[in-house]
Amino acid sequence: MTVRTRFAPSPTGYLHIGGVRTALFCWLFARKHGGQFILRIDDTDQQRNLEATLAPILNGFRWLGIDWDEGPEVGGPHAPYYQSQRLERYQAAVEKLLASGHAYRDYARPEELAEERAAAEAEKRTFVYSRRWMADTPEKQAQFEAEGRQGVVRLKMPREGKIVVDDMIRGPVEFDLAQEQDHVIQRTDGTCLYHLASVVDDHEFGITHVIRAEEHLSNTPRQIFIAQALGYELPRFAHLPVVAEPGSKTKLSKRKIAKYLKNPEFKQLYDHGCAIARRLGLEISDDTFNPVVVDFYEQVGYLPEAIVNYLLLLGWSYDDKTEFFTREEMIEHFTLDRVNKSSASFDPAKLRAFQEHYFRALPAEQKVEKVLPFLVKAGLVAEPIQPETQQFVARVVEAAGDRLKVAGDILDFDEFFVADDALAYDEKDFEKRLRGDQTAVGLLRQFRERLAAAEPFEPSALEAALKGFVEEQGVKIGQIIHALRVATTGKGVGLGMFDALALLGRERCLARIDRALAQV
RNA sequence: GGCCCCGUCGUCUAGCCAGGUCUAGGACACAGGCCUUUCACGCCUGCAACACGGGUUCAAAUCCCGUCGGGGUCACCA
Repeated sequence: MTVRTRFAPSPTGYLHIGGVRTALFCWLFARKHGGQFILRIDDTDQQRNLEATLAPILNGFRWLGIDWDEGPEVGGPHAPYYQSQRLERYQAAVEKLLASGHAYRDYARPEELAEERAAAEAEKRTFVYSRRWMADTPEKQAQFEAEGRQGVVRLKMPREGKIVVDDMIRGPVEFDLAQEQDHVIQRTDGTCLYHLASVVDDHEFGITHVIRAEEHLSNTPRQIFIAQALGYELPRFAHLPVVAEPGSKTKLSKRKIAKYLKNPEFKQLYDHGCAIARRLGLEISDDTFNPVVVDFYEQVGYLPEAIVNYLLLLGWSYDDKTEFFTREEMIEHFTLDRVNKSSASFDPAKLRAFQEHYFRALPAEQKVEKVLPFLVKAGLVAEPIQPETQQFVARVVEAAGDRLKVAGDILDFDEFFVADDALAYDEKDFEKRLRGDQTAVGLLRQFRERLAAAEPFEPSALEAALKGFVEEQGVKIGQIIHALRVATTGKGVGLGMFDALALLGRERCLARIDRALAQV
């Protein structure tokens, strides 16, 4: 038997980080067993702009390297993979359920149902529909319709006995059928609902393992009922714990970002991203720019392998030590029995730690490739990229070293890409290191001449020049270097001073020093 | 509230099924220190958990029962 798993997003316009974790586990399981991973689009709830709402989701998976063997764009033997295009199959299943007595037409009005529900609640008993408006004969159906009622199709759930979900992560879970509702499977307008559609598709696609989040566990009995009523062989089920909010066990939600921002680590992740987005001129709204949504990381310049590795360890572990996995290793080692049962909180700081690890390990040329698009988008580098520019960027990247944690961090070093007369000074640093420090200004004035004569204009020679200079002057290096830094880079923090000077070159350093001195 | 799931450092987790090797291991975060022209990196040190209560046993984080706590779900959403 070939393992076939699926992930079934509804086209909502964004890819939730928790959804990715689920998809990743499905994908890993399929790859591990040499099976197929299928993407099915759950768009039974009429969607206006399918293309626009699906694109970010597919794009997110592509970016993360989670490829699908069947589904949108790639097609497959069971096409179509859009539920909105499979309606007649659901209809056939509904007819079959009706014919076999596993479902019935129901003509209750919403307010009548609400009344029953309220009555049950008042008596503190579990609500179970009375089936009062069940049309189990053609006469009744005609009568209800004559009353102007509109019918739906409901599942006729057994009212006694148990259904056991044999979950691969949780073991056997028992549900009492007396508690189950006669769920609607077809609406008044004839369209079908998720549970029915999902079961039919899973069967027709030959899904062997339904791996999904725990929020679906309590839906499973009714899906098993449908599957059995339709004579399907049951897939195996595995319910993953939910991905929770930072510092809480509540399910992570895109809409609660305001709340998460109270968490310092989440805020740091977000603010860092926003700073980059602003420099890129990106729109910052909770819909388009949100750490709960995968797009965020791509836009800011995270590495997909970092995100995937982080997510892998959210609810799964290999052993007590290993934390970095290549794609091949995760596929090799992944098993469902090492998935945790309890929910795992999204930890922004840990995610960043993975990112830093992977970005640090990236070869220099690849860092340059990652960084270039950001410089272009920020308008700091013009296209087409000239070889000299590429080389210069490579030097900046090298000098920046571990200061670059995500690709977008290159924009922190914009001073190397702006014209000398356009260099912006950090207000506070300029005040503290230049305007407020006459000694430093005097030293800087003198050192300018050394710089004019320094040869070669390279880090080690420059360092020797400065060291020699401070020794002659009988001052400490700290008394001038900050002023030099602010004058040449506009900032109080940055690369190693001598790397920065060398990068700028003699002409630009002198021009910048002159400009700064003129403004003191 | 009913039903279902879960409960080891702040967080992710190892250990639990097959009780002793656990004075509970690792990672992230945090604190202190070192390095240092800034920032970052790096290095060293430290802080910190078996939810609680009963059993069973020579022995329990591990097995059993109960309590408490947290979460999921209860749609003509998916």
